[in-house]
Amino acid sequence: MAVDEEHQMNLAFVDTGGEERAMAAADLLASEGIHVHHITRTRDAQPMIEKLLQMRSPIGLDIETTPLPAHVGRSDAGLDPHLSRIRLVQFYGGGETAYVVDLDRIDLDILAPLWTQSMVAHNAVFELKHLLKAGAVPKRLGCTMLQANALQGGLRALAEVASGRLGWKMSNGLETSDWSAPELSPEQLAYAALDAVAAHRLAAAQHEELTARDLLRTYRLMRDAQCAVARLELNGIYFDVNSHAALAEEWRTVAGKNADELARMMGPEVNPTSGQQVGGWLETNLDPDTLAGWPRTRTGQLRTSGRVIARHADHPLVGPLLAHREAATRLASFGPSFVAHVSPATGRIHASFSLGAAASGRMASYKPNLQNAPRDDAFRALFVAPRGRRLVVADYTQIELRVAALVSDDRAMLDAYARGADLHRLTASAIAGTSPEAVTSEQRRLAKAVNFGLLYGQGARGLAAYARSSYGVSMSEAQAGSARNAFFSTYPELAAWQRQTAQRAGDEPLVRTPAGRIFDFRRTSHGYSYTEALNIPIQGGAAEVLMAALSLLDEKLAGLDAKLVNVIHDELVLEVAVADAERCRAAVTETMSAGMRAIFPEATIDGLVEAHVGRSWAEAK
DNA sequence: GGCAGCCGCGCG
DNA sequence: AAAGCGCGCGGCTGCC
Repeated sequence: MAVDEEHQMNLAFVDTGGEERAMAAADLLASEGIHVHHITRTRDAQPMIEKLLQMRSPIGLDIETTPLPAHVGRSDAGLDPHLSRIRLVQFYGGGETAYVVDLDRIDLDILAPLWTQSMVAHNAVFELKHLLKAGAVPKRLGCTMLQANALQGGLRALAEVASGRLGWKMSNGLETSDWSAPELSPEQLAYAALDAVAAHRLAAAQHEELTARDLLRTYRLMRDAQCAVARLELNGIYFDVNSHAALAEEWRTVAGKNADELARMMGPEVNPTSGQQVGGWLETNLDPDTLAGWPRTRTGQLRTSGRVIARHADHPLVGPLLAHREAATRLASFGPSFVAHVSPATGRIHASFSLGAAASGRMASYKPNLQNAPRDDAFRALFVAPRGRRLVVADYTQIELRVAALVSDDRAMLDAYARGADLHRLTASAIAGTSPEAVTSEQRRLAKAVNFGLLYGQGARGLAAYARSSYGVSMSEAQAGSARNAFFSTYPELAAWQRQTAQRAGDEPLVRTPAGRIFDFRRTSHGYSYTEALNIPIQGGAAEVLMAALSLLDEKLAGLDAKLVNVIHDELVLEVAVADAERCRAAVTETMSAGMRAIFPEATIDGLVEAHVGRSWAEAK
């Protein structure tokens, strides 16, 4: 569909090919022997419904939307169910007729009998959102974009997938045409119908390959999470705009003050937000000895990251530079541009969440990204529950370490979780050679770095650097090496799994996640990577656990006044009526545990999920 | 003015 | 032999 297509282009990794070679939709339909039936009278809808109810294969579905009058000028309004309405609903279930239902003339409710039928759309979360908003509840909706994602990675536009699999050269020239026009042109109707036909055809072809390559489970995990994602995006998250303005003003003040200070020290011509210019200034003003050891970027300029700069705490430039950097970053990423995402229709932030966005199968969030909100309480407190409501924040504890324990079947790790022991403490005691009880908090902090780093193939040098920069723990390379040895002799099955995974991925250049997602190194620009081979199955397994939980969420929340408002990889945030808060906390905990068990039936559930109730994201953490 | 690559940085 | 991973998004820069 039109607006939908535009949306996908933001996500598509590869362009869809030359427009000049595209075929008109009507010609493509004609060559397939399909004609378009434009349904404009209720008495014509009934026979259509009866025909479609007889279809055995999934019905291809698509919609066209148009901005509501109040939001016509707003770009992308047609993508947003709160700012637009559905004009057309297209169906194709096989045979010679594709149906285009005109909602200017037909009530959507008339289509109600269809929504129990198996259907498929491309980027179906889009259709789902609009239909749910309009009061229709499709019960069995598949997605050809997610099928393609399971098969080949990426989130590709319909035209690209259809080009690759059907050899169709679909045009997207009408995507921006006026879908509110009283009389739609035959070209518009053909264009609209074609996407439903393409979805229908693609679904069958891709289903076959998913089965052949044992990827059905991977696809179905995403498919079954679609409903939760659609509701998550529709719900949006409440955001305290007034307090945000005050916080942004503080950032502005700090950034300005430090910019002045820097101008005095470096000269007003040096832009402190330009790495090139700051690097150039350092190059001419630092002594040669300091410069000799200073790290450089790939392009040869001095590295000016906070990490590197912070090493020279004695230099007068460092304080103002870091302070400016922090305030300026906050302001740029989480200031006016962030609050601009508050919807004029709902007063809430409706970010987008893409299933299958990361190579591991993790979700990603954008416009805005709600998965990288600063952890400052001052910022997270802006995500506050409206009056009479609370937030429930629930997260998996150490999910990736648990997944690593399960996929490698590591005795010591699994025993630790079964006993409810603290794995960071256990690692710390192994490194320090003391009893777990004797571990200091400093040693435990270091062990955390060791656990996460070594899990993904970090070497001694990397570990030493990581411990210093991220945990403030100073460690020589030799010490890092012995920490490594202690780690792997404590967790020998994990070590064996790493060797085995690396070796197998060397032989056949792919790895698979616990639920079967394939990551093929031949599809990357860089080819085989040891660290990726170790990371993808673990990160992917954790993502699969979360998706399994999402697919169960709706039914577990039944009867509660609760809604999902954010998902951050291993954490769910829900907004709930005060009276239901405790029940919601219990339901979410149970749902997330069930998600874990869906992927790892043998997993220990004790201590797996932590959930808190509070007035804001900061308070409920 | 739009676009892509680079760097830096926020999160898990 | 050695190798932490995954994202989105901002500003700067060079290019068209």
